[in-house]
Amino acid sequence: MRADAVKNRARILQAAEEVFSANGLSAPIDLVAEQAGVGVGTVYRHFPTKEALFEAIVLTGLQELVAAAAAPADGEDAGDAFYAFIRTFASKVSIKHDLIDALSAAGIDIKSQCAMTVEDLESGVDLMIRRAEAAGAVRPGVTTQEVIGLVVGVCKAVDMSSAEDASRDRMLDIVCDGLRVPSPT
Amino acid sequence: MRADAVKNRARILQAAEEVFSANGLSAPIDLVAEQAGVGVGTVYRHFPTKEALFEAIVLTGLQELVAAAAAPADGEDAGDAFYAFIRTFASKVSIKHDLIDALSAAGIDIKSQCAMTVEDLESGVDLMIRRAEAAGAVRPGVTTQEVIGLVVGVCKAVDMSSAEDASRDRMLDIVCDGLRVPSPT
DNA sequence: CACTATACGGAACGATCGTTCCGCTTGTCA
DNA sequence: TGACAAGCGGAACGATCGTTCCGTATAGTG
Repeated sequence: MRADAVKNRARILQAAEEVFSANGLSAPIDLVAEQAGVGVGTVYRHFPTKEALFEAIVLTGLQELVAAAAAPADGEDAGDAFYAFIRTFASKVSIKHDLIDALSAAGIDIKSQCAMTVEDLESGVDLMIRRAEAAGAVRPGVTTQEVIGLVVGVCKAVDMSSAEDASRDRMLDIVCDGLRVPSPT
Repeated sequence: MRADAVKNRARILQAAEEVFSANGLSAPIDLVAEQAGVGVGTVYRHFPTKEALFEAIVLTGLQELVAAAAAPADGEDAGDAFYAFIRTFASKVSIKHDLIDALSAAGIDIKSQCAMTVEDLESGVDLMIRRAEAAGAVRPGVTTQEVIGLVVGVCKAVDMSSAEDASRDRMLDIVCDGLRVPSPT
């Protein structure tokens, strides 16, 4: 692979991340090419389809989340780790707006590579939930899909109503408090 | 207005509701025309733009929600009324998928007529929250945007991950429990 | 320095979709 | 029933966007 090709690939990836975050996943490829300072043909040389480019971007975002889910490590209280992860999760999703759509559609049309990473994320989150559950910090019976759905839902709502981060944090407080208490039925 | 014109207008409205609910707001007008059994020109004769058609549909949905918010009426406990409304709200939003997008975008690009109805909805919800708050059934300081955001967020998450209604109900349980307790800070 | 495979740029193509236009059909009323 | 206005159907237009193609430029090599 030629030196300029390597450089261009990196610039395209970064440009795509910026453009998709700012304008959503439906932003035209031409915009990505312009932002990267290359021609459209060059974008398609590196990523044969728009979806491939999209996947490349989303994949790194997902991997960061997987790392965050696996990070809690040594000695930290299972409940604290879980609720801290929810905050990390939400802030990462809020920064990378394109992740919202990707996670919203989890299970529908995610492609090969992404599917594996989504599974990694789900199993990581599941482990955290089970530990927190065992520690009595989370109501019993909560599923991974519910937690991810709640966090993504809040982020999506904040994103689309152009509310501030403070509003998102208050919504997360409410969700977290709801997760803590046992169902009062 | 000619008799067949009246009939066609009604058929277009119903077809549009079905098509937009099934395929999202970005469904082509041609599909609406086909479903209604008329030509595209006829659709545009009745609704000069796609957005006008969209507004006509969404408006009725919003009005139903406003009615539901105003319904609690006599003697019912303020907290019960509020939490019952959340359920009603969510089920209406889930049935009319197009409402999700409309409510998600509340405050961004809603047009004249809709804006008024959205305001009606917000003030209705706000009243319920204040009453429930006074009755000690809701944590103090919750805003209307937060409540609407949480409910819409849950519906959106359920909608996009093609989860079942049971999942939505469990998420709503969590949210409602979170709204009930005072913030434990 | 010359030569070639690699990579680039961007015009052009085809598909999709909102919207317009006009010739034809059909209610309505005398 | 006849004639006119109101309404209809659907082909066609223009804009947008993903994708392809090919003539040109350039990095790497001897």
